[in-house]
Amino acid sequence: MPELPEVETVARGLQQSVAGRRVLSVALGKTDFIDNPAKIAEELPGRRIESVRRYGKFMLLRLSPRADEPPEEHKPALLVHLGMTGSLAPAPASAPPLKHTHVFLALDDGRELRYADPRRFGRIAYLSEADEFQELAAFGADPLEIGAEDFAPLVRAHRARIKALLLDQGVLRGVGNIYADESLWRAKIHPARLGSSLDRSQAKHLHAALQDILKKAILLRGSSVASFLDSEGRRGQYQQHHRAYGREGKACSRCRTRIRRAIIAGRSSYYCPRCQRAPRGWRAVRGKRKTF
DNA sequence: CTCGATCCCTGGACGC
DNA sequence: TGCGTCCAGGGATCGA
Repeated sequence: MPELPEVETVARGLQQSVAGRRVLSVALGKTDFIDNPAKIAEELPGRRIESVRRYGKFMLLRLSPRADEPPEEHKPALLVHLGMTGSLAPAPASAPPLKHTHVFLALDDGRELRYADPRRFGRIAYLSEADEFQELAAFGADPLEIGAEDFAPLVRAHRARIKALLLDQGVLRGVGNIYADESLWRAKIHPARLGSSLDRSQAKHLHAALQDILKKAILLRGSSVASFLDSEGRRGQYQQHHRAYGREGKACSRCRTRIRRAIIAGRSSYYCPRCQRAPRGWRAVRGKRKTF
């Protein structure tokens, strides 16, 4: 499940492997996850992919102006969200595509940039500069860029559960379920705590934990749970460092208490019931399934 | 403002 | 071997 570190890994890989290439043609399969498929097919051919950058859990492929457009004014972008199961990677045009490949961008070097997504929870959109400005404005701070001095007041300003805040892309862009749980475990904060209930020191700890964990995960090319592979088809390694996520019933590596799972903010949340003290009055709605 | 519920979608795990 | 069911969860949406 691609979150910030996984998307960063893919974006860096594509920056190396496809930046500078020109798109020759577009072929589409199922398009129900594409904003305006006809526009993609019409606008992309002839444009060069100038760069590939991450924005939250999105990738932005910066596109060159076409020959008939004024060079300075027109810098559109292809927005790509991998959803839960998306992958974006180049392949030789002759290679058999993965199942569920729905977008083929023929490149000027004989390869294709292909988007595959079995569940089609992803999203692809062609954005003019104005569209892009509007789209991106809806998102919160990048968790790696925000400083502790801004992070603490930000989370303390909301009454929502801290887990919900971390997952809210309008507050912070790029954090998903895995890294939210891992950060909360590291900072010893229960996921059901309200943001406004954290004191400055706890908020500061959470900020440090979040940044450390995201940076380490990027170094290890993300977490491969389910089927995440980067743009070179490699698995990430950070899943080997998970302390909470996916570890229901296993010993907390700090205190040996069994990690618990509960549904918080609508998501499976893993935490240590001893290290991460539940807020007063909170009663775990235990996740069903497997007693383990 | 914040919440939970529901939907989207397919593959994989699991129980029988 | 197969079949049904549950579950994964990012995001949109809707009603409470």
